[in-house]
Amino acid sequence: MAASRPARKGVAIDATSADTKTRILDAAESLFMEHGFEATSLRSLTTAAGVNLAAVNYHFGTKEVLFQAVLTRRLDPMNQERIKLLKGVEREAQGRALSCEKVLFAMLIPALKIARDEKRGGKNFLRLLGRAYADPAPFIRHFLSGQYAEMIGLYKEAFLKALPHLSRQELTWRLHFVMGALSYTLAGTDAVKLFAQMTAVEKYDDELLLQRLAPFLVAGLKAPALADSRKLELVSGD
Amino acid sequence: MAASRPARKGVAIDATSADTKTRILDAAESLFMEHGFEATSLRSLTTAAGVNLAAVNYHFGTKEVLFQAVLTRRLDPMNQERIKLLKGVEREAQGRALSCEKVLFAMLIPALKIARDEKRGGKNFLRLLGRAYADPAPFIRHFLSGQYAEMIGLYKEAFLKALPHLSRQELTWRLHFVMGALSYTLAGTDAVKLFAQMTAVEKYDDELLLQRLAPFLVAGLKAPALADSRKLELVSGD
DNA sequence: ATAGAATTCAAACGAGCGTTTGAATTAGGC
DNA sequence: GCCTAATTCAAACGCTCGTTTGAATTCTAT
Repeated sequence: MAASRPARKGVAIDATSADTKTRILDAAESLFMEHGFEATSLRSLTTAAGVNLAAVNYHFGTKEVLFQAVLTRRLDPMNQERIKLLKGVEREAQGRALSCEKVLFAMLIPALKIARDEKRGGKNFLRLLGRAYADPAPFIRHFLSGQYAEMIGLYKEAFLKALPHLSRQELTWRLHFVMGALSYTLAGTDAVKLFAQMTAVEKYDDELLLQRLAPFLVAGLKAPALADSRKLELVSGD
Repeated sequence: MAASRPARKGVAIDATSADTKTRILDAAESLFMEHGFEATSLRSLTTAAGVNLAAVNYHFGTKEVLFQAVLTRRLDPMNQERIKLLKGVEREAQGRALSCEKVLFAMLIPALKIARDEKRGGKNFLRLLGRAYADPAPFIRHFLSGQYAEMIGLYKEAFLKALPHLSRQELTWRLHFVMGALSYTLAGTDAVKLFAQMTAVEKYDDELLLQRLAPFLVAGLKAPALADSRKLELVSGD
């Protein structure tokens, strides 16, 4: 069991090791995104980062902790900004009902800002995040739940007020769909060509992407609730 | 290099080995779903299936081929049924414009039927499929592209006619969002509690799930197209 | 300058992986 | 009943994995 984050005597913070740690985090962000968690070996990772193999265990303890650190570095500020933005919009409305668009945009804007800012991970990080959403590993799922709990709670309340025709249960499902479309879309790389010719026609552009996604999601959220008595007849015969 | 699918003399087809192959496929479907491709070892898989370790390589050649076989077994019939259903709806319309709902339901119904039918993989398979959509492994992405090419092409044309206000490009994006919400939702297990209290309130029910998803997707698909000249102002300042 | 802590490094550890092998076993056509 | 091909099996191969170790090195406070 190595000391997982040894602190210097009394110095600022990690003058020399900061470089090593950052190099590891950067390489990890890129490789985890490209190959996933299991398929990325610490040997290829440390080679790409230009550090010694043992550096990961020295600075982070285990590979799993490293993965969480990669996510935390970007995700925590992003979710904090989402919360701040939502509170700003709510203050601005002064009790009046918020529009669904306003709430949704408060959620999307921090993601968009990250996509634009290479220094904060850029598209790479968002794609990694999209992958993480769908990863079956329990430690990833637990971690994400924790990271999102506060933000999701606040947004659920806000959407509930903006979409009074939806029950709490209906809204929960719709937010699930929203996160699905968002994460799947963010996870897409140029290699994803299930729907061909797209990448040929227009360059992959995360800003344009979110601008196309937003109207789709707003319309979906605003759709009338499914009345329990009049269920959709999906299957005629069996 | 083992013979990857040796045929008996002239006998029906794989009288004895069919059992072994099926047991492997069933165990693989369940384990790949639960842990993902990389994290599932052939040793745990063959133990769960009650067959010898070497049986996978004997019957399938490699682990990757086994994974593809797991998907093909269910996916190929499902997509064939989707195509059949779409053609039926189109014949029924006799040239009249199809509604967006009709096209979407033709796409969802075969998935719903599988979810209901444990003998065809049931919910397990759909969740595995949802995971596979988000897997970064190139051999999985290539395989899925191939499996979906024909079906996606036909549905894109159908949606294009049902949604004349959308350009081909816009539609491509929206189908992307649809697949995202669908696969993410299908991949969800009870362990997924990003949005808590859901599983507590209502039992996980794939039929109800698709009935909630459909209105959301229909509304999203029907949403007005984004006019290029009047882009959404997502970010005010930077 | 020096003591002591923090960090880097090369090397190794034990475990688990996918796959291969060759003998033992089973089943079907004659 | 025998021959042959298909299948099962236990064992091993070679490799890569995440992690640990202990010595060498670098840095910093005194």
